[in-house]
Amino acid sequence: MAPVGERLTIGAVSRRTRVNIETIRYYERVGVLPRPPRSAGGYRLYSVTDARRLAFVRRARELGFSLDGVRALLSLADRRIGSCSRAQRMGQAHLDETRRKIADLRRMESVLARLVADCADGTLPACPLVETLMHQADVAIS
Amino acid sequence: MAPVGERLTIGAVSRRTRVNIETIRYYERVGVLPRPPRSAGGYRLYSVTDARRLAFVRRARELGFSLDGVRALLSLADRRIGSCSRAQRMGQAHLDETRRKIADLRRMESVLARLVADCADGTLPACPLVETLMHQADVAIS
DNA sequence: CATAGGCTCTGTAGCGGCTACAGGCTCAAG
DNA sequence: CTTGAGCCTGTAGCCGCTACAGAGCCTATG
Repeated sequence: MAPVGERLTIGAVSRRTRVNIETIRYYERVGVLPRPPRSAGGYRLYSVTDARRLAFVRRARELGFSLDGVRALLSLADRRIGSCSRAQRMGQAHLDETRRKIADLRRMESVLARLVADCADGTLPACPLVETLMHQADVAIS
Repeated sequence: MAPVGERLTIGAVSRRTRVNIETIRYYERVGVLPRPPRSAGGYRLYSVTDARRLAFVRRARELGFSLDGVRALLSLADRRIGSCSRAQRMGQAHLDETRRKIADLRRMESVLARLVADCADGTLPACPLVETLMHQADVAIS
């Protein structure tokens, strides 16, 4: 059985969560993680709960939430009551944003694919990619 | 007929290209655009060619090329000889990168969509979005 | 007990790609 | 000549890290 109140150094937390040590300290600086207690020599000492919180942050970041979004989600997770509909709204907004990004990238993709294919064709007098960028009207987003 | 050697202020170029004035000056600072000649009072005076170059930059940026990529494309466009296969390689690499980003975003999208839908369901005891972030194994990219 | 060397500490600066000032100068219209 | 729009430089900020430098801590070995 694990000892009660197990304390982890920042390196141990980093290995557990696969979050860079520098990033962990950065999260503390910008208020995403609380300041942990310190050893006599000044080392940060994390609890397993802290490590879980960091894993939460990592997963939210992997889903593309901004650090502001992560902060908001964390505070919802803390005062758990009534949090679900708010979390849902945040998730939906982020989902919409993600879909917009996908749509933008797809427009870029199709233009690029055409240009590259035209280049590969090799029968045109000038480079289609360069020519398009030189002379064509707006080509993608906005 | 337009006068030979027409000179445009930075504001005129900005309106033509829909590139922010500050951004134009930034591009000059980082070597994406050449330093234009100046009026007696120190105003930048651009040629129509300069404006076209800037439009080129804008379109390449809209396609997602980095400023380094833009610099490379510009130099290919300048010494036009033999540029096409190089431009094509750059375009292909960027296309690959764009497709990777799309794939990443799609993974995020599907996870998010599921979480949000579970929230909307409303029959689960705890908030599925929060619970997933709290406890689940890795969820998306990397 | 000393030392090596791995870990951690703080603070600062850099990345990309802008954007936003402040505080001053120029230029064209009336 | 005055007004006011436009332009100038230089600096600092945004996000989310990442990468140092130069110091101190902690433990395993000889």
